[in-house]
Amino acid sequence: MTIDTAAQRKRPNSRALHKGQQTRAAILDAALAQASHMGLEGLSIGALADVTQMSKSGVFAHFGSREELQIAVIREYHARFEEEVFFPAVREPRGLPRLRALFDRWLRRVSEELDSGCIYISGAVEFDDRPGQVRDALVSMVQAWQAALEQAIELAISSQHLRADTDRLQMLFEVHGLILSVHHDARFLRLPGAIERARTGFERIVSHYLPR
Amino acid sequence: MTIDTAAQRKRPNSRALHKGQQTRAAILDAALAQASHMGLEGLSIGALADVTQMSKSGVFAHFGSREELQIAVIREYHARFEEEVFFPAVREPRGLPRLRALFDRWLRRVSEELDSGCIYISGAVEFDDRPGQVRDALVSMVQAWQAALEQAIELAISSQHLRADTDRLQMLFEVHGLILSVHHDARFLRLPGAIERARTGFERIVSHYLPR
DNA sequence: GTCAAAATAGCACGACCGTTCGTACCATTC
DNA sequence: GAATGGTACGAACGGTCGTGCTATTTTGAC
Repeated sequence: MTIDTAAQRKRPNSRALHKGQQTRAAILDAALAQASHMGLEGLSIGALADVTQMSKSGVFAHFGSREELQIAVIREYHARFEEEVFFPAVREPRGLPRLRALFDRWLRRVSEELDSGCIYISGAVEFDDRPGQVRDALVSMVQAWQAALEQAIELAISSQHLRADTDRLQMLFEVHGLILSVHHDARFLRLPGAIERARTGFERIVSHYLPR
Repeated sequence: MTIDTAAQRKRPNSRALHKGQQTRAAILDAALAQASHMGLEGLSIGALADVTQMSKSGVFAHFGSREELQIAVIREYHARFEEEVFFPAVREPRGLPRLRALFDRWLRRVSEELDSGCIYISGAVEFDDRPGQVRDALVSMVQAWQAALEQAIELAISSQHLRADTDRLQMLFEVHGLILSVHHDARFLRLPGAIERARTGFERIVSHYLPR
């Protein structure tokens, strides 16, 4: 993980945020909200201009192209995901506590923020068949997150919280399935109790890999 | 399950398929292919006209609106899903064999047909936030499928293939997660071995609910 | 072969899309 | 006060979209 988006935006010696970067951030904020509802393909510069009370060309100038805007949104989402899920969780002691924290925050992010669907999940479906830079950016972000999870599992194994013969990728696969299932049931079907089911499933998976 | 799409297309006493219904079927076929690639929102009457070598208005006339076209596609997908997944599986003996067959065919459908992504899954993401008739149709189809699965689990319980205290919805939730995870890993990340992992996960879930 | 009905084409519309371009405003610096 | 560079605007372009009309062609029953 850890990328360069939000930090070191431009000149290092310009202390305050220049005007342009302020509005860029505001646009990005609105874009993130829009993409959460309509998907990355639903991003529209015109609609963004309405929300931010700017002209279309004013919005456009900040990104240079729609594709760049989409990529900027992905990067921004990644930064926030790190901030809300990854960084707080890695402060937990390594091993099972950290793994639990990662899952718990991930679960919250996907389910509780009703107004904001997960861009990783919607993006994965939108761009599974559509090559291009947007897809590439999306893939690399998701891979980074999965690698982080895999490493957390690895640490839980080496800390002897999980069995030595634990299949890390298999465990990751199943846990990821729980998250996707929550997203599906809670957001699409509007079924209650999805979060609770995900927690139950997680505990069942963990218990399967617990040392004997 | 079981709906009215393909059967009883129009007048009951007109034996052969009229010309219009033939071309309607051809359009629907192309539409299904297009929706599998680009999603239901990616359906475009113009593009459909190109593929079928018709005029836009010619295509349009068969459905009356884009929304109706999308709904027709959903119904057609449902019919095929029934044909390829549900009906063959219910010929298996009730209980675990039937449940296994359902999962197996479902898994194949989602993963092996590389050219044709699952419209239920992509549709769920596209329309989780977008109210309307398309969403309603999609929800009711998915609910029908989930109800069928739930009933298969129920039968496995009453056949004493699974424990009496098996939480049907919990099992369904977890199994569904495996399918979604396959769709994600195989189609989006292009990871190998996803199908195998889904099978492994399924066996573990089943074994958890096996009678002692 | 005739004829009504069904099926399809042709054309135009208004709306929205991303994008380009010239220009005006407004700090800051010289 | 003049010059400069970042920022945003407004108008317009070419394109695609779904949709509504009106012809024209094709079909199928008699």
